[in-house]
Amino acid sequence: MGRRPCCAKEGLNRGAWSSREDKILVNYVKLHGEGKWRDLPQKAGLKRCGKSCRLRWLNYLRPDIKRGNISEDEEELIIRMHGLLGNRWSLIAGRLPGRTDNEIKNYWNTNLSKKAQEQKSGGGGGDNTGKRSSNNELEVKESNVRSHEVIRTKAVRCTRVLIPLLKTGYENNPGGTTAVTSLQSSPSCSSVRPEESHEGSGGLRLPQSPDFLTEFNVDDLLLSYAENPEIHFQSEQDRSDDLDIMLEAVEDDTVDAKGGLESWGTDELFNSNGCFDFNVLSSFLNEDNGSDTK
DNA sequence: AAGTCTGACAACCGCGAGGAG
DNA sequence: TCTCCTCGCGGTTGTCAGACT
Repeated sequence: MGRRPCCAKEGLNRGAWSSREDKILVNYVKLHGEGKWRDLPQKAGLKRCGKSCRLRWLNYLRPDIKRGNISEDEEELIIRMHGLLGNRWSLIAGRLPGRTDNEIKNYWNTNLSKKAQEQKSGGGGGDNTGKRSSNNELEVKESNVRSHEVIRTKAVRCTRVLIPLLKTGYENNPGGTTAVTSLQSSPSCSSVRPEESHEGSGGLRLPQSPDFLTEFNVDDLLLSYAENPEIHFQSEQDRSDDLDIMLEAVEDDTVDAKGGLESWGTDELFNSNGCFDFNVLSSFLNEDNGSDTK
């Protein structure tokens, strides 16, 4: 059976949106909320495909959209994330508040990919009329990024892994809470319910309930790590090795194939200081890799 | 001044994942 | 369990403005 077209193409407006259409869409979404995009055009009185409405809203009309110049910090983060994740624009965008995947994708394609290409070919020379920082500045930044390029043409989804928090994990920690340093800047990590969390100077802390089933997202873990590359590792080599292992595991979907980290308890995942131990996790992935890869 | 080229970004398209029935 | 539908994603194309010849 063929795919049903997302909408009848006849009689629909295409191309650039008029301000009147924008206003209608904004008003409708304000009134009824997002979702039900297929029905939206008809109900709102727009001669547009639902998909087009969704895209227009998400990429342009949302109130929290940040438009205009991408800062150097943002650029640096994009480069680093792209090095880790490849063309997974939505994930990268998730780390840049107010930025859309489309915007980042465009920015990469028009500005950064070229620079990265030059970097790769060892050139870097020539007179690149980048509108922002100079080439040299970018070179310095990119030299801090892993040289291991992971560019995928198609995104590989990372599944969530469930890590049951065993009672012993709490008992081992007299403070009653367990620091998870490497997750501290992971806004989308669902391991802590806001009402149960205890934010302290040591970073994000897990809830007190021993029965709480926490959910780690491998992507979040990676991204948090990418944002805090200095944590937990004695040397740059350690850091680089472990990250390679982690990335390989995610790429191979071995985390998923093995049923994730479901069998793990906090006593194994956290070190003696109660900190989340990335080394332990990566060694798990390493074992997994050895037995399960292609 | 007119034509062409190029860069930037908005919009479109097809596909796959996941959920509902 | 299966089918169908919706949504979200990433790749690609279209359009426009500014630079260049």
